[in-house]
Amino acid sequence: MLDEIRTADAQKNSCPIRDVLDRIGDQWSLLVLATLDPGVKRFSQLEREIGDISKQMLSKTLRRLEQDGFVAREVHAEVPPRVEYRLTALGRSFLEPMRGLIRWAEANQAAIVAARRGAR
Amino acid sequence: MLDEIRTADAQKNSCPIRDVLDRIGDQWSLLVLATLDPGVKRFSQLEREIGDISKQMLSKTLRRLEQDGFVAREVHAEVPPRVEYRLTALGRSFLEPMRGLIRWAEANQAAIVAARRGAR
DNA sequence: CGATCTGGTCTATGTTCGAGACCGAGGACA
DNA sequence: TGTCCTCGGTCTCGAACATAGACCAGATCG
Repeated sequence: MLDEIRTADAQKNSCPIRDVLDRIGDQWSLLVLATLDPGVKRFSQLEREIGDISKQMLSKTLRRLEQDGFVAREVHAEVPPRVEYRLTALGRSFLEPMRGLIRWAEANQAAIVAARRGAR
Repeated sequence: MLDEIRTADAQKNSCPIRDVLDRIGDQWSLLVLATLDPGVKRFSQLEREIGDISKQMLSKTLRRLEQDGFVAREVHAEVPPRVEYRLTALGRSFLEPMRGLIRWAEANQAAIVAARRGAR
């Protein structure tokens, strides 16, 4: 299965994993998805909860996640404006396998830190 | 579990997931790990198989993966030089939860592409 | 002597990112 | 009437980072 990542035609196009991970593997996407997991959130709420993300990147990240069908965006025509974001079914289903990775990260962070410390 | 990603102290430090994903979630790390999955590989072999990675990034990525204990590097003092890379136990164990994500990517790429096409 | 091999590094150029200024519509306040 | 505030962004600027490609060392082959 892993070999699909590295086959010849995997380069550039039509490799699902590279494609998906290029969207998801950036600094912020996963964080935004996880923050949306509990439920609907507004823009500024995401900004506050994530804390160290810039408006620009939050905006860009949300836009891409929306484009790829992970989140839904709902604008309420009020003043001041209110924009709500929520996970789609696709977004929620994505977090499922992610939990396995998160469990691994929790279990193995110590080992990584140790390796990092050990390798001088 | 996901909430660990977004708790207050998750910001900046001591969040295993953010920490791990910062190493792994870049453009190349996962790709290198997957390419090393079948067994030992030399530098130029990785370069060829991945195809669109630059020497510089391959070098840098390998160095970081080595530092974090995912891969082992073995230099043979010959001319021309021969340097071999292989997964460590940690590296191999990491690919385990990754397979879940890869399966998801394969199963859902169509949906993503559709969403991307649909959202104009 | 000159070419060739490997595993990188160096440099010049282009892309991306974060910080923070700015914006527009309407309501609250004076 | 005028001024300020809110929210969800966008714009600009300088800094950081990625890419392509030239270059290197040191032994061996012809």
